[in-house]
Amino acid sequence: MSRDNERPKDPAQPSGGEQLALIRETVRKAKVPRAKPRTWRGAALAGELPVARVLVDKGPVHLDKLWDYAVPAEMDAEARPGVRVRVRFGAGTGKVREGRREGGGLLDGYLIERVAESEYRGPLAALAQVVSPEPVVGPGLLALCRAVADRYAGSLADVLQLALPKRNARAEGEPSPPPLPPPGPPAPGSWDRYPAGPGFLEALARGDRPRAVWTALPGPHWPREWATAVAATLASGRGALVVVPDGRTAARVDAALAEALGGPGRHVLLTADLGPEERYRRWLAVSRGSVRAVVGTRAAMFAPVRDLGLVGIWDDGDRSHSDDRLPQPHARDVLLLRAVHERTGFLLGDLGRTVEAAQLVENGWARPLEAGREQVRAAAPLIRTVDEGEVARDAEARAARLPTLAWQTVREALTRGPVLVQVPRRGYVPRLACERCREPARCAHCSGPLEARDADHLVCGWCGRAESSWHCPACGGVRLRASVVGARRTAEELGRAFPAVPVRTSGRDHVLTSVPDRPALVVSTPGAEPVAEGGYAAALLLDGWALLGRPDLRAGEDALHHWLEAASLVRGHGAGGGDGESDRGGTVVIMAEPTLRPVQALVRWDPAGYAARELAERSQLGFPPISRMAAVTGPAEAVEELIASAGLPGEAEKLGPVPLPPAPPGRPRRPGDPPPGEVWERALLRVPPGQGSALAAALKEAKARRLARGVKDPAVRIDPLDIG
DNA sequence: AGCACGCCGACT
DNA sequence: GTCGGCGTGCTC
Repeated sequence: MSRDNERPKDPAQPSGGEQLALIRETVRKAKVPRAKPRTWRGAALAGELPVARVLVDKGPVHLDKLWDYAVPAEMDAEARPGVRVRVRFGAGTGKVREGRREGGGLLDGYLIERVAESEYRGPLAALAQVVSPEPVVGPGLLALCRAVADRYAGSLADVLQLALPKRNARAEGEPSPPPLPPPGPPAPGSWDRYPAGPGFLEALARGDRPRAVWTALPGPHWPREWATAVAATLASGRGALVVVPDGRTAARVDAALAEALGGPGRHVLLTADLGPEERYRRWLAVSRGSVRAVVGTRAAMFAPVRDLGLVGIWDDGDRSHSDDRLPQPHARDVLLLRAVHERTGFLLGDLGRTVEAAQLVENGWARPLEAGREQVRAAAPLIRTVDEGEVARDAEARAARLPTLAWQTVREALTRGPVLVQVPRRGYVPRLACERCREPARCAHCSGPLEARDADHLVCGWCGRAESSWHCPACGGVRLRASVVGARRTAEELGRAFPAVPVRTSGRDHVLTSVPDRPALVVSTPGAEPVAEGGYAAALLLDGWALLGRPDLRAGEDALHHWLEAASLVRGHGAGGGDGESDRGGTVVIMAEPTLRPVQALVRWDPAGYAARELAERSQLGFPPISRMAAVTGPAEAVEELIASAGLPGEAEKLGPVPLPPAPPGRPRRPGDPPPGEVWERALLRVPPGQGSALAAALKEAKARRLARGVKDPAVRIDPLDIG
C-alpha cells in the first residue's frame, strides 16, 4: 500500500492523515504483506481519539468483547461515548468488488469509549452510522451491567438489552423538563412506629447510606412510608429508586410519592404498560438528570438515576422480580450490586421476610428495621386456625363445607364490612409429603424434592436417584400423600350460602384494585387481593395445602407471604394502636395444620423469626441461598460438555443431570425450556458458601470459550428459582 | 450467525 | 485435474 492511496480530503483535519498512517503502521507490524482495501478507504478520520470501541448488541458474537472501529471525521462530534451506533460486522471476510467490500450486515451497537489507538492488528472498519447523539450507556450503567453479567454468567450485551428501553425518535427529540430543586426533609410520619425509622430517614436526608431490611407493619401505610424514604433521600440532593413487583403496587407508591413530593415533576413511574414511547420519554428524563426519583417494576432496576442515594425493593420474594430473559437477573441482587457500586443506601421492604433478606441481616450487611411487639399486635388482625379436617356441627356451616369457626367468623364479619376469601390458584402441582407430619419428602442423597415418577417409584427431581425406602426423617412415617384441595368450590359454595351479600372475584385475569367499605365476599387468588377501603372485617385463607404443597423450595416462605399479604388488608386487632378508627378489630381464619411452621409464624405474626429458622435449616441442607447453585440446561451432550470444560471450583458438586419435564403447554417458552419435540436435560451445580462468584465465573468463561458448533448452547442460570 | 478457507474423496 | 463435502476459524 502506497502513500498515494491516502488522500485526506479535509484540510481542517490534518491529524486524520496521521491516524491513518498510524493504523497502517499497525497493519504492517502484523505481517500483513499488503493492507486489504477497507471501508474507510480515503475517508478522513476524527482528529482526536479516532478509534471507537463498540459493543455489538445482536448477532452471534456477543461476547463481552468490544470491537474497534474507525471514527470518520464527519461523525466525530456525535460519536460520543454511550451513543447507539450501527456497524458493519463480518465484512472483513467478504468478497472485494469494485474496490469495496461487500457483505457483513449492519448491526446495532453501543459506542462504549473513544480511544487514541486500537490494540487490533488489522485495518479498522469505519462506524457506519451514529443512530442518535443521545448517550444512553453511561459509565455507571456500564459498570452495573458488567457486574450483573458476571454475577449471572451472562453476557454484557444481554444485560444491556434488559437495561435499556427501546429507542423512540419522537420522545428523544423532545427536551426533558428542567429539574426541580430538592424538597425539604420530610416528617417521619408513620415511620415513627418503628424505633429505628426516624433515624433511618435522618441518615438518608443528611447524605448517609444506611442499609436496612424493613419488616413492614400490616395495614395501608407502607406506600406512604416508601414515599417518605424517597423524599428524605431527595432532600439530601441525591436520587432514589424503588422497585416493586407489579404495576398495581407501583401505581400505589407513585400516588404516595406525588403526595409526599408535592405533585409531579420530581419523580416518575416506570412500568411496562406505559407503552414504548412514554416509557422511553420517562427513561430519558431520568437519564438526563431531569428527574431523580423512580418507582417502577423490575426493568426500572437499571434506571440510570443520577447520583443515586437510595435503592429500594418491595416484596423481594415475589417471582416477578426475576426477569424471564437470560441471564434472569433478580431485582434484589441487581439493587444490592448498585448499592455497593454506587455507594447508596439500601432498603428492602416486605410484610414478611425472605431467606435472602434474613441472610443480609444475619451477616450484618443490613440492619433490621422492625416495629416492637405491641405495635405489631395493634396493627395485625387476630389470627385463628381451624383444622381442615374439622367437620362443622351446624347444618349451615356443613352446607358451605366450612368448619364452624370459619362459618361464624364470616357471618359475623359480614355485618361490619367486606370479607376476603383467599383461594388457591389452579395449576399448583402438589408435592409429596409425609402423611403423618406433612414434612416434604426429600432425597436422602442431595435433599432434592422427591417426585412420583409412576404409581410406586420415587425419583429425586434434582439428582435423579431412585428412592425405594423412603421414611420421614422428622417423624419416622413411611407413607406419603399428595395434597389435594378443592377450595375454589368451597368459596363458590360460600357465596351461595350468603345470597344477600354480593360476591366479587379477583384473579389473574381480572384483578380488582380496591373494594368499597361495604359487606361483600371478595374471593381472590394469592397476589390479586384488592385493597378494602376501610380494611376487611375478616379474611378466610382456604389455600393452605395448595400453597404449602407446591414443589418448590420456597413453598413455606411463599405461603406465609401470601397469608401475610391477605391478612395485612384486614383491620388491625388492637384498638388505638396505629389508626384504630374501626369499631372492632378484624379476624383471619386460616384452614391449616396449626403446628406447621409457616402457620405458626402467621399466628404469631413473626416473619423474621420464621425466615431466620428457615435460613438456618437451608444452610444445613445445602440449599440456596447459603450454598449457591447454577442450572445448566440443554441437549444432554451439550450440558455434559459445558460442565466438563468449565474449571469449576474444587468443591463444586454436580447433581443430575435429569431429563427436563416438558414445559407446560400454553405458557410461553422461557430460557431453559426445551424447544418443542426436543429432549433436554438439566444438571445442577452446587457450591459451598463463598464460592458463588467463582462458580459463575467458571461457567461464563466456559461458555465464552466454547463457540457454538452445531450443537445448541446450553442455558446457564445462576440461583434458579424453579428447581423444586 | 454467516462466510471463506482448506484438506479430503469421486467425478467430467 | 477440479468440484464440493463440511470441519475450523474469523469477523474490528
